[in-house]
Amino acid sequence: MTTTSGHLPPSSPISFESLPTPVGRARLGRLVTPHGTVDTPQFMPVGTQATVKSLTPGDLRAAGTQIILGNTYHLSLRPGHERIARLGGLHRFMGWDGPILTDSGGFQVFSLGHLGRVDDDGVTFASHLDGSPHRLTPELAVEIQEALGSDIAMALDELVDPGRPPDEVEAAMRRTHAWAERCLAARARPDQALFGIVQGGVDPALRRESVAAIAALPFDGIAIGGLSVGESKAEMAATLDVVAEALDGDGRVRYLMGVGSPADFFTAVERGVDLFDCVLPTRVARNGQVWTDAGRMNLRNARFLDDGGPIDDDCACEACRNHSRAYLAHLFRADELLAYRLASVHNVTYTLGLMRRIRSGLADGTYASLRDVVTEQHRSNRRETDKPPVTDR
RNA sequence: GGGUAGGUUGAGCAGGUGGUGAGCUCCGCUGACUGUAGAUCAGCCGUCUUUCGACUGUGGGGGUUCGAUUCCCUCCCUGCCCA
Repeated sequence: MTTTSGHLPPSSPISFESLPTPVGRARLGRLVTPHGTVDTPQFMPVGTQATVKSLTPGDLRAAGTQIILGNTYHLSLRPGHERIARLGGLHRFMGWDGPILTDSGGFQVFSLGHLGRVDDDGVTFASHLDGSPHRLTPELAVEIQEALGSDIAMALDELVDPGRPPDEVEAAMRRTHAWAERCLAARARPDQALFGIVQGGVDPALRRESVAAIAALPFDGIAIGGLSVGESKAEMAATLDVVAEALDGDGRVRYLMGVGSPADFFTAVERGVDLFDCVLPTRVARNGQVWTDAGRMNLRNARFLDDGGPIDDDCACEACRNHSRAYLAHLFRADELLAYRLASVHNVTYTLGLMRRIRSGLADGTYASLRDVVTEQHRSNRRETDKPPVTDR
């Protein structure tokens, strides 16, 4: 059995082994963390505030969840990472004993940009809760994540819209590199892994430079950031090609942050991505949209009011086993809380089931047909050209 | 029976004391959502029209007037008070 492991720091609290497959750069792997093992490619449901919205840890287990994501920024503001530490850490606090990866707050630099100010030392935010000022630096991001006790922490990074002027994209990338080194220097917990994040927008030269800088550091894993933030599908694929090529021979686990949609999984898996996280499955579920191999459907649409069938005939989740589309359509119209939970149960089950089918497809050669069926039905309703570049922040 | 307050586009309202009433919130219809300030947001929501725009609509009927949602008469309906 050939593995591509290596490059991991000798004292890494995680281990990762992977096998190449016949499909592009896709690989099958196994990530072992202090709280459990993760089969890759794998998807992490997002639980920003110590909860995957509307789902219990039991729901997550039933859906096949192996690892979830929590958030430094939100949890440090409320309830506070010191409090979570006093209460036994994030796993115990939220009742999830499986692996947890925490995001560093870097994305909030981007999404809450107008509430904050970035300088070389760190970020100053106005809290979205009460407007009070808060400071986040690479050292603080590590300190907070160590207090939370996640299995995997993320380095603090800065991402900008790829449509910004090149000098801004480059400046954010250089800041990310400097912060990466400071995060590594600030680590104090040997039982927590730390991933570095590659930036550089959609510029191939900057991406290569960023991969070189981040991959040279003793991180336990490599994340690809700054994508799925407004660039086209073609730009995302091309950028993933550049990153994969530059990472060739690096055996560490690779995590594409903020992706995605069913179609995007295939694009990224074929380019060597092992881990994903995204709010999409749970967010669209709360807004009435559920996914199946036949595509997307909005259960708020009138045509489902008399539809007595399940969301998905092929799904064994609680929603599909026990309830009809008509029932869900009713619950959404009546603003009943169960609608959010059942739709989320289904979408997480579908997404994790899709990842499982991707893994088995890679193993038994049926990957291509799976990709063709799913991507055909899950093409974005929006044409590429409909999405204008974001120019303000 | 007497008095009083009302009757506005599916619902609930706003407005309008003689000079072009389509404004709001629900409901309804559709779309969006990618490291979660999101159980959110956007568009549409009288008729015709792709749009521009045109037309209709203030309980019914009648009257005054160049012109009535507004003033007058009458009828109908609803709430409340008194008999």
